[in-house]
This record gives sequence, structure tokens and C-alpha cells, in this order.
Amino acid sequence: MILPATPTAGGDASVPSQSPPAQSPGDDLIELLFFAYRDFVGDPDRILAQYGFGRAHHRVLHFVDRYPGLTIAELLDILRITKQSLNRVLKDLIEQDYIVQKTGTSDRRQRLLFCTARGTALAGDLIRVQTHRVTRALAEPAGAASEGGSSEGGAVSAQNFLLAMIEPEERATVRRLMARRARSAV
Amino acid sequence: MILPATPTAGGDASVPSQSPPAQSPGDDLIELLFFAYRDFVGDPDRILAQYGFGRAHHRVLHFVDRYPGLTIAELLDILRITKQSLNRVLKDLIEQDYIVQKTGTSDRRQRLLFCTARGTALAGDLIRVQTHRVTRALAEPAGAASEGGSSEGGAVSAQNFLLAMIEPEERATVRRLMARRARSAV
DNA sequence: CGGTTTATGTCAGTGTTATTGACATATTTC
DNA sequence: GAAATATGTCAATAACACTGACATAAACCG
Repeated sequence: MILPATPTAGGDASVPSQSPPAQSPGDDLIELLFFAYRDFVGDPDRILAQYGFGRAHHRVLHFVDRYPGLTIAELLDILRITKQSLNRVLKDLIEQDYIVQKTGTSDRRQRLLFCTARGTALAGDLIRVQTHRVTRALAEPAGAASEGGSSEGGAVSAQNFLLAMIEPEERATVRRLMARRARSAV
Repeated sequence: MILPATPTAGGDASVPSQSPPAQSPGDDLIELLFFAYRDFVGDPDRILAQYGFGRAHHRVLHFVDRYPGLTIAELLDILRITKQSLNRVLKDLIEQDYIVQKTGTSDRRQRLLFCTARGTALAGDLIRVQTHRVTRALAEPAGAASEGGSSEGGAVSAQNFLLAMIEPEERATVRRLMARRARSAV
């Protein structure tokens, strides 16, 4: 099966769909997750750029820092990328002395990964800005964000958390956008 | 300022750092956000691949579907990408009749974006799989994931939510990984 | 011991998503 | 009419990912 199968109503008309999309309780969370993640990775990105590294380097550095002795296979399973993709960034990090490899003791085929002091320092800087954002989000007074949200179970706190993860100056914009949808969906 | 400035302790030794990284209350959330987002975008990716579209197409389609009449400028502000990047994917979506442009009425420089029936259908399929994951995560019995987590404020539910967002079969692996850190940090 | 599997590394080619910088057009605003 | 705004487009580049194929070393197993 390669193409559509058009599950819903594969319209072919080049006509603007008039019906507004159906609403579902988790819909806000979907968008909030996008915005939260966008800003969440934005902080480290700025630091990484100063080192000539990217997001891929960050992920490798982070997990090796948090879980010293990680093997290549474990890392591949965590990141869900191919060996070739991993090797490209891992090579950078090893050549520039952020990470070292040590041959496994019980299984000498394995390469156990460790951060050097330099690697730990950078990983620390990166996790610091992210921890700051998360900690602030957790400390935010509940409801400082959602206002008139429908309270159902854990939905509210998950929603609050994600909204609080968004860059403060951007929250108004996001809230305004999402309000726009709520209005038109009446 | 282009290079390091080595804020913490720019080690130069190619020696594995022995000290395990310091712990912080939000650290688990940082990793959970990574895993949750990884699986969250994995669902739509599989569908999009059948249409020859990527994640960028998804984001454009989603926001145009949810907010009919969005302008280019608004979309650029939401997605935080450049005009050129947007145009590439937008062109695909327009050429294949998923989105149409209409000249703005009040300001005729603007191009208002709308989904066609076909666009709405695909957007619906995509949001459906994501809503399913979110809804399931919200319905999950609180604590079905965290087990012995430190309860402090909204931390627990945010943590539960993110863990519940992870693909069920992968949760054990994630939990095992994170337990590994908890152990070594004693 | 010898064959198979596992863990890792690497070469070559490709595709998607993003970037920068420069420039063009239409329209609105002052 | 000049300046600012909204959008479109050309060209070059980079980051990050993929596939497929192949190579090496070590472990495992009969």
C-alpha cells in the first residue's frame, strides 16, 4: 500500500473547505506540544551554534553525559537514527575531545561512550538552560496560562505545563492564536 | 563572541569524567519530552511518507487546517522558518490541491491560506492519530507510569503525561534507562 | 576448531529541511 | 510620490537524515 486509500473524504475539488475542523479534547495539547518543543530546543540551539554543533550533537552529548558507558547500539535505539547518522556527529564530538570511547571489558566488541571533562561541562551548560525552563514551568502558578480551560483530569496540568514551557513573550501570541480557533469552532 | 568562552570548567583532558552529572528535579522531564515528542511525530510521519510529504508539510497543513485564512507572515511566525523554506513545502501542497491561496480582502497584498477538502481530509487523518495518542495518555491511570516518583506539585502529572505519550512497548526501555541513572546518582 | 552472529565502522549516493543573501513585484501607507 | 509592507524567487550552502553495500573484530555455539 503506497498511496492514499483516502480514508475520510478524498476531495478533489480545488475549493476551500468551508467546514471548520472538528474539535477534540486533546487538540490543544497537540499544538502546545509543538510550541513547547520548539522553544525547548531553542535554548540549547543558541549555545550549540557557538560551538559549531547542532541538535544531533546535543542529543548524543546529553545521553552520553547522563548515562556514562552507553554503547553505540543503545544510543542508536534511543535516538532512532542510523549508524551512519550517529557516526557523523559522534566523530565530531570525539575528535574535539567531548567524548571518548573505551573498549568494553566483558564484551570487547562494544565501544563504551564517556564524556570528557570538557564534554560534561558543555552538557552541563545545555541541561542548565533546559532545566531552567522546565523548573520555571513547574513553578508557574497553576492556571496562569489556561484561563478558561475545560478541567478534566490530568488535562489541565499537562496543558499548563506545556503552555508554561513556551517562551513567556510568545505565550500571548499562542493564546491569541488558539483563542481564534475556539471562537470559529462555536 | 563566536567560540566557547568556556563557562563552567572547560576541561582539556581526554579523560573520562568520573563524576556523574548533577541531578535536578526537571531532568527527567527533559528526557521524557524528547521521547514523547519522538513518538508523537512518529505516527504522522508514517502516514505522510505514503503521500511523499514530510514533517514540514505536516506543520503547514495542520496550522492552515486549524486556522483557515492564515497569512504567510503568521505562518512564518508560528513555524519559525524562513520564507524560502515555507515556500518550498507550501508550493507542493498548493500544486497538489491540498491548500489554496486567496487574495486578502482588506489588504490585497496578503495571501490567505485555506485547506481544500482534500487538505482537510489529510489533516484530519494526521490529527486523528495524534489525538489518539494524546487522549490515551490523558486517560492513562495516573501513576501507571512513574511508579516511585517524587510528588511535587504539577510535576507528577506532567511526568505521567509525557511518559504516557511514549509508545507503550517502548516505555519499559525508557523506564529502565532512566532507572539506570537514578541508581548511579546515589 | 570453524561457522555464524553480533557490534561496530565506513564508503558512496541521495533526499528533506533548513539556512543566507540578493533581488523583484504588488500594494498599502504616509 | 516615497517608503514601508507582504509576498515571491533565484542561487548557494549546510545539517541531518536515509539506503545499500561492504569490512573488521570479537563472541558464541555446535
